[in-house]
Amino acid sequence: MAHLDESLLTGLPPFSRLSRPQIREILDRATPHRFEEGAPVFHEGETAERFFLLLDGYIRVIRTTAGGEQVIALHIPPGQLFGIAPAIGRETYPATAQCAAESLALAWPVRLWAPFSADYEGFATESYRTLGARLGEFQSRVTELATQAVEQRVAACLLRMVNQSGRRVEGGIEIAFPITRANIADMTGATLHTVSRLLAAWEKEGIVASARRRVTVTAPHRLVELGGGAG
Amino acid sequence: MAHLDESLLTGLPPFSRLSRPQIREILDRATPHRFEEGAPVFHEGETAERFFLLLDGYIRVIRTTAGGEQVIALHIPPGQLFGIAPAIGRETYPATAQCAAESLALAWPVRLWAPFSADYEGFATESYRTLGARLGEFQSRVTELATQAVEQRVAACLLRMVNQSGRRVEGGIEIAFPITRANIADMTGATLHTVSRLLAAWEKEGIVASARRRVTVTAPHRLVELGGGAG
DNA sequence: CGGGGACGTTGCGCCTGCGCAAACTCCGCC
DNA sequence: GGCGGAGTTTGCGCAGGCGCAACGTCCCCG
Repeated sequence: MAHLDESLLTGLPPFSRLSRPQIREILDRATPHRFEEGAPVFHEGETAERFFLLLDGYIRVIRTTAGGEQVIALHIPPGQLFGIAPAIGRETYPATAQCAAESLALAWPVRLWAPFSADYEGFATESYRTLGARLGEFQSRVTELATQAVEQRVAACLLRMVNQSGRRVEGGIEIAFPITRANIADMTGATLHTVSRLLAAWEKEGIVASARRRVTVTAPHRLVELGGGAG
Repeated sequence: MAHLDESLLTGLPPFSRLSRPQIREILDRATPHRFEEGAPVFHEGETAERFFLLLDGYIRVIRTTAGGEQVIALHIPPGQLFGIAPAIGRETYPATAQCAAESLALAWPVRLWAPFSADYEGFATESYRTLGARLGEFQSRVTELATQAVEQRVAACLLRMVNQSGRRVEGGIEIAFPITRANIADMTGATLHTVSRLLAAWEKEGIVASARRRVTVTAPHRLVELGGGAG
């Protein structure tokens, strides 16, 4: 197995207060995994055997309804823990995780969660902070879905992704992972047709620029005006 | 100040593994509060100075949008902690808490959160389990709001409240706190008009029975059939 | 016991955005 | 270089449910 370099974890919030030897210990117990775009990491309802840290790439967290429709719950950017069922006293994963782009993650068996929390200063605190942020995001999305029109929801959705996973490029900020109209529809509870029309209209107005599976926001403030109260 | 009886906390999940003297310690540091129906406990954005345990009554957790509309995020039944911003590393409350019925709560200063977690076995675990349950509920609601029609959402909403806060009465299960059509509308992202029409129709079919601010579900299975995949 | 306010009901018209269908474009692979 | 599939665009028609408004009813409080 490859020897993992300590610099991988240094500076990441859950590990930022740890000493080098502590990070070494943690890395020595980790199993690295590489996933292709579209590959599932785990499925909703499965027994949670591992928790993960995303080193590179993007994870899409998905829930599937009884009717077969799917909803994208959130996207996880590099540096965050995911699949942290043990943190909330669950024994199964509450949703499906799938790679939005080719990804690299470290995995640990769930039984290490308790010792990690106990032994490593800041690990638990930061994990719960992440959890809190996700809770807040869901709350915002519930609010949006309940009160706002489709156009505003799509605007808010783009803003959220740009804020969380934006990459500066010339002419604007690009969402750093491949994303289709259908994906945006799954996030906002709209149809891909409506999303397509909205993006086309915004492109005409110079607010966004989009290519196949790529979206760049060129005038974020315009989206904010449209009612997208950032996430 | 009234002397609080230890039986108040015995058996509640966060305290179930504690000894009598430990419960005594915890109670001695608590401040009891009584709230009228409709009274606010804290407001969104306020600095979180206390966390609470609801002994009796019901709390409505509300978010208000920029446009002045409000959305009911969740209802908290007796026995649960709330206002637990410190648990997720927040310094302000993420939403407003208001009493859905006359309520009785204990409060502790947030600085006690860390020592409680460290000193009292099971306190942290159970709190995070509660948090996990709420996260899961939000996730379900996002899914519902994104994929289901108004009728199904209202059905799911009623089922959820009946499951979490139902009280057996003759002829069915009653939601244990006062609830108006407008409240249900705020939870489901519908208008009170639509909710009123739906309830009237269901009442004709014998699925629910409703009076002023009271809703009783008489045929839960019919609601499930309507597409309310319980929460 | 009477008044006022909160809560609930109902009707009607309109608009947003979904459903469906068909065609187009681009990318990757053979 | 050609083929196939994924992703995207566009048009058209329809309907669910919102917006508005007015009325009805019950409860609480003085």
